[in-house]
Order: sequence, then structure tokens, then C-alpha cells
Amino acid sequence: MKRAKADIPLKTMERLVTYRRLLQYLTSEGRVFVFSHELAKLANNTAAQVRRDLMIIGHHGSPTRGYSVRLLTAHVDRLLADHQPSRVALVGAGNLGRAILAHVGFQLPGVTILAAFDSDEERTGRVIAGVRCYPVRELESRVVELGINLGILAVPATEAQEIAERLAAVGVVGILNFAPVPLRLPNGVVVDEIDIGMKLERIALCCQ
Amino acid sequence: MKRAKADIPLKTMERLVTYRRLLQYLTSEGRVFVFSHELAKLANNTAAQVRRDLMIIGHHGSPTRGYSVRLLTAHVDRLLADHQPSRVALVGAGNLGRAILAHVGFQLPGVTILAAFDSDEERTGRVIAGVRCYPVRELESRVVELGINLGILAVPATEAQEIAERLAAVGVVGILNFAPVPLRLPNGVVVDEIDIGMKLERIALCCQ
DNA sequence: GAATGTATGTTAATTTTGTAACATATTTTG
DNA sequence: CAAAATATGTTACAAAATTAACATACATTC
Repeated sequence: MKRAKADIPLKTMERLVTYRRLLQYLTSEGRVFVFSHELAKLANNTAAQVRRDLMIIGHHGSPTRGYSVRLLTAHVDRLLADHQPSRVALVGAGNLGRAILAHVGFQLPGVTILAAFDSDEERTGRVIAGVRCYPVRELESRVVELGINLGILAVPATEAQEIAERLAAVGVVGILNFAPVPLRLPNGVVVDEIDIGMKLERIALCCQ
Repeated sequence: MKRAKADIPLKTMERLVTYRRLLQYLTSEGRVFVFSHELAKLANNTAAQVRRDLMIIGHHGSPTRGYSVRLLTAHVDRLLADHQPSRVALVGAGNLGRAILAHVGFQLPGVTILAAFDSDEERTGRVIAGVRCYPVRELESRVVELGINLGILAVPATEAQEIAERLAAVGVVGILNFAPVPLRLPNGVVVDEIDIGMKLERIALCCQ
């Protein structure tokens, strides 16, 4: 009896992404088994929560050895990989945009960055971290041509809204926004903000 | 009867940070009043939640005009600003580190970036986006000297753990980590991860 | 081979968070 | 000046998520 993806709470799904990253790390360290309390420590939550999450996805471990890193990785990978791989474009090849390209690399499971765009013609035509940079006036045609469905926004705050609308207009369904402005988009477009300044302020709060 | 900060749920506090950012945006647009359902749309939540949050902090608006942008800004600012301003250091002045410095700027409310560090001597001695870059061997002395209590980690994954420990050892109580590895730190040190790759994967999940 | 200790799998309870509904107040309009 | 419409402030409700607790199973050791 296989549990459908829809039955898994979103919060658990999100933690599964974290667990996968941690399992990669454990694999690279040569670990073979891992206990729930160890995963919990790494993921900044509790052993009970880890066990509960793994129960939800129907994974089983050994009562004395814990979970097999290899088997658990395979299980989580299978769950997270059953959607078609996402095709991503980055808009804004300035400092931040180029840093993101270099930092994220090009081997994220289930995610491929296929194109970059910039309004500055000096930056276009080049290949940055393996990703070709096009002029932003070709945005619509290239997005359609390449089958892009996700966008990363690393443009100035003043341009974010316009670019977001143009992306949404040609079928992009998810946007990761680094510009510190709220985006107003039609329902059905998922927006996630990474507001670094806000993150800093939040940490400052917690540390008081 | 003033409500103490401890009485305000953390989730509400976090949303307050968002509201403040949105209010800045509304101010820049020249808006004088704002309704709960407008704030909700911008913050990606519901009008009921906005009203509830504002009730919790004891803010009052007009039944017909909504909330005064100016008064609400002042109120939220007062709540968020009653802690002493945080003093921040960035470690790792590579592509991402420099992009962060340039992007965040130097006028975050309650947060000041006072120093950057890098192991590459080529990058040290310079001033990047108004922040002086020191060699990483001076990390401990400069952190103490400048009274740093927060750190931003933009170093390679292989170095993150070591740097984090060195920061924690000299009194840093909060770390914003951009390296895609989990940090193991003593209790009392708040760690927040910004894992861009993971964020992308999460969006890819939601957009299926 | 039995007993013990430890970590899992699961259920239950608590806590927290979010949602809905309704009475109140205020402004505007007739 | 009264009435109507609308958005707030609050309380009660519902849902979700986290935490705790406990029984079960497995490996190790005596």
C-alpha cells in the first residue's frame, strides 16, 4: 500500500528536502547508519519529529541500528524525484545573479538552470557557470523555446514586478525572488521570497 | 497596559518583520492608509491573520479607513527596535559574499554590517560596499574588538563548520549560513540556513 | 539461549497556529 | 441628522503540527 504524495503534509515534504541534503552529507562522510536523534540534531528538530516524518512516508529502520543511509536516501529520492524535473531561468546577471549561478552549480536533483537573462548587453552572450546569458528582450521567446517553468529573480527592486509579470505571462509557475519587494501575481503562480535583509533582522530578534 | 515582547508569538514577530518591509514599500508609493486585506495580499496571508497580529501587538486602526501607514510603521518599528542593534560580520568575500554586501546595503534597521573576512589576501584590505575586509586570521581579535554578535557565512562548504566554531567561540550568538552544510554548534547559538538550492527544490515541489 | 538495553513505530495529548464569525465603531450619504 | 455600508476588534472554533509516551522489535552480551 503505497502512500500518495498528496497525503504527505507540506511541512513534512519540506523537511524531506532537508533530510536528503543531510543524507548526502552523511554519505560523503562515509556513514552507513544514522539514528533519528542524529538526523534531528542536524536538521534542528527533534527525534520524534524525524521518526514521525519517516513513518509518514512509510520508511522503516532497524530498532538498534537506526536507518540505513543508503536505503533512506533512495526512498526520499524516489519520493522527491517522481515529479518531472524543473527547468529554471535566472533573470538578472549582476553580482548576486552570477553568485547564485556559481553557488547553486548545475547539479541540483530535479532542477536544471537553463538560461540567464540581463538587460545589460555587456553581460549577454557570455556563459556564466555553464549557463548562457541572453538579452532580456528575448525573455519570452527563450522561455517558451526552452520550456522554462521556474524563474529566479535577481534584478533590482524597481524591475522585479515587471519581469515577474512577463515570466508569468509565458507560463512560468514558480518564482524565487531575491528582490526586496512583494510581487503581485495571479493565483497559481507560487512565489518564494529570499529576503536576506529580513533574514538578518529575524536572527537579530531571536538572539536577543 | 503595554504588552511585553515575550507575549508575542514568534510567528507573529516574524510576520511583523514582513509587515514592516511592506509598510516601507507602501510609504514609498505614497500610500496613507492600508486595509487588512491589502496587507494580507502583499504578505501572502489572510485579512483575519493581519488583524489578529495587529490585535496582538495592540495596534488600532479606523473601521472605515483601515490602518494609518505612518502610525503602524511607527508602532512596528518601536516593537522591533527595542532591542539593541545587532553588529554583524560577514565571512567569505567571494562572489556570493560580495553580492550579499552589495545587495543588503548598509541601512538595515537594527542591523549593521561592520566587517568582512576572507582567507585570500588579495581580497583583504579593500573596502567592499562600505565594509572593510580583513584577513581571516584576524577573525577572533576583530570580532571582539568590534563587538560583533552576528555572523554571515558565505564560505565554501568545507570551511563552514570551522569558521562557525571560531565565531561561536568568541561570543557570536547568531549565524546566517549560506553554505549548504549543516552546522553543529553549542546550544545558545541560533543558526539560520539559506540554502538556495533547497529553496529551488521546494518551489519545484509546490509547482507540480 | 535468555535477558537487557536501546531505538524504532505508533498512538495519544498538548500546544500552537490559523480561520471563521460576529458585534462594534466610524464615515459617508441621502 | 439618521441610516447604511464597510472594516475593524474580539471571541470562539477548527485544524494542524509538535511533543510526549509507550509498546514492540532487534542486537548484543552474559
